Order: sequence, then C-alpha cells, then structure tokens
Amino acid sequence: MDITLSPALDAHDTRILAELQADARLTMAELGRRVHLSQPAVTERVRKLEASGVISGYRATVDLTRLGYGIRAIIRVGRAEYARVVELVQQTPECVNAYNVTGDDSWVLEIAVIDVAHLDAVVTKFCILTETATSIILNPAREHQPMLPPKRADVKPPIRKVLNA
Amino acid sequence: MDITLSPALDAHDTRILAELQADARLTMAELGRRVHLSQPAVTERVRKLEASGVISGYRATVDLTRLGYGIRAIIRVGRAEYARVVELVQQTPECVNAYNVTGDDSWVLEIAVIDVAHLDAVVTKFCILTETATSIILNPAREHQPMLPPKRADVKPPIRKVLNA
DNA sequence: GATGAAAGGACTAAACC
DNA sequence: GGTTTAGTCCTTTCATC
Repeated sequence: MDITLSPALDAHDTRILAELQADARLTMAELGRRVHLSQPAVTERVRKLEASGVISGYRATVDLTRLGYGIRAIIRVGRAEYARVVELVQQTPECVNAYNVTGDDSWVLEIAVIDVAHLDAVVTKFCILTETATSIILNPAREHQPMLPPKRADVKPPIRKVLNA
Repeated sequence: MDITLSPALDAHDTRILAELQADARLTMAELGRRVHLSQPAVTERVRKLEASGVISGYRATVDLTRLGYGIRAIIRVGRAEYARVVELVQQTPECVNAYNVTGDDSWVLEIAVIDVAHLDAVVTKFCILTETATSIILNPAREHQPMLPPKRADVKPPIRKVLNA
C-alpha cells in the first residue's frame, strides 16, 4: 500500500469524485460537461481512479424503510472470539455494516430489521456470544456523506489547556 | 408514508435491486440480460423503483484509505442538545454518518480522519458538548451489505427461557 | 411484457496540440 | 495530458403484437 497518492488527486479528480458520489449513473459525456473536461479526458481519469482503487465501486442506495425494514439499530458487541463474530455476521443478512473496533466493545454492528420481534431475534443471536448494547436509530441525520481528499489546512489543532503548557 | 409496499416487490424487482446494489452503472440492456427481462421491461421497473423511493440514489464508493484518510472511527456522543449536535455535524466534513439513537448515548457518528492529530481535533469538537467515547475501526468486516426485501419466513423466534413459560 | 425499427447519444481510437 | 474528429456501437424510445 502506497501512502503517497502516487500522482496526487488534482482539482479535476476531486470534482469527478464529488459528482460520481452524488450520482453514479452519470454518463462520461455528462460528467465531462459538469467538470469542464472533454469526454475522453474524463473517461481516462475515471478509469485511473478505478484502477488505483480510489473508486471502489458503484452502488444503488435503497430506502430500507420502504423495503420493509421498520427499524434500524446499532448493536455494540463486547469482547468475543473474533472468528465467532465474523461467522455470526455472515449468517446475518440483517447486518448492513460490521466494524471490528478498539475499546470496551469489540464490534459495532448496524442492522435493519422488520419490527421489534425481528430485532429481538437478531440481538439474541449476538447476546449468546457476549454482552451487547443495542441502540435504535431514531434519525439518520447524515448518511453517506460524499468524501473528498482531505486538506491538511482544514485540520485545526484543538485549542485547550495541556498539561505541559 | 405507506407501510404496505403498494404492489409488493416481486422476484424480478428483487433481482434488479440486487444487481444495482452490486453495480449501479449497469446499462438497462445488461441488467435485462441478467434478470431475464427485456430492456424496456427492466427500464420501466427501475423507473418505478426510483419513483416509489425504494431506490433512493446511486453513488460511487470511494476507498477512504486511498483518499488519504488513515483512520476511521466511531464516536459515541452522550446526552446533548439536539440542535447543537446537528450544527456541529454540519460543520464536520469528516463525519460520514451521524445517527441520533436511543440509549445512554444520543448519537453515534462515523468519521474518517487523516491521522491521530486529526482525530484529536475532531473528537475535541464534540467533547466540548458532552461526554464522548471514541473507538477506532480496526477492520470493516462488512460494509454496505446489499439489502433485499425481508422475508418473514427468515425470522426465527429466539429459543430461550421466558419468565412466563 | 416482448419485439422490432428508428433516432439520438455515448464510447473508442486516432491524430494533433 | 487534453482536445477534436470520425466511426462504431449501444442505448433509448416508440409503436405494434
């Protein structure tokens, strides 16, 4: 893995990433118009972004509520054998995301279920392994925020008292 | 909002949803081949899925690591004034997802940052509001699992002792 | 929902800057 | 690395069954 983004992404690439994260079905011709590049030029840039792995895929986003999932929840799973959790996640189609994390909890899962009975069924599967803590999502205030290359300049060091001040 | 999925999604729709969640850039002709429907037929079905809101969009997925974000983390934010948190999230481009949830923590945020210094900067913004708990994502074992309409038959009631047994 | 025809537009490749 | 052009292919739309 190369830490240095081989040829750093320029302003054109950034605009392309923004557009495709907003609408993955744009044609290369339309994308070219929006970023002010010719169609062959954007096609080549997109090809490179895909080849370098910066763009890892294109997916349709579905509305889980309209699909019939009435409840979304976060399950935090405590210390447990890694392989056992992975196995259980693989057997759980209701699990949208599963992150192995640092801290008291070893896993943070995001699930979608039909109703409370269904939630009970899924949570119980993980309760058997170890302690869990379940939180129902009331409102996904932000989802799938389009991400652009970070700019160091944006990072403001926190202003506060430090011990060795 | 209608709870009953007006005309329930049939097997064709389900296959279409599966394909488009795996590759949003499929052409209607190719999608038709894969689901064994004519191109006009799939086009009309996709149009209806979009119109009914089941498909809410199409997005390119980017590899945050290759974009330059070396660390991803979950921040749990304790009880705090709703509007203040929303405002802070809006001022935080590093925040990919933000969920208002039930439980001791009021919010679960997912962020992407360059490095530890950057993590410090972002966490500190939220620490000022209330208590927070930050977990670094070691391994996103599952991400963006394609979701299909739930089948009641799949929901197995948990087998266990109950108080009124 | 399928088929077939017609029109428009998008992708590819090459030459040039 | 980008643009333009030209050619081919594909997609989309419409009408018909």
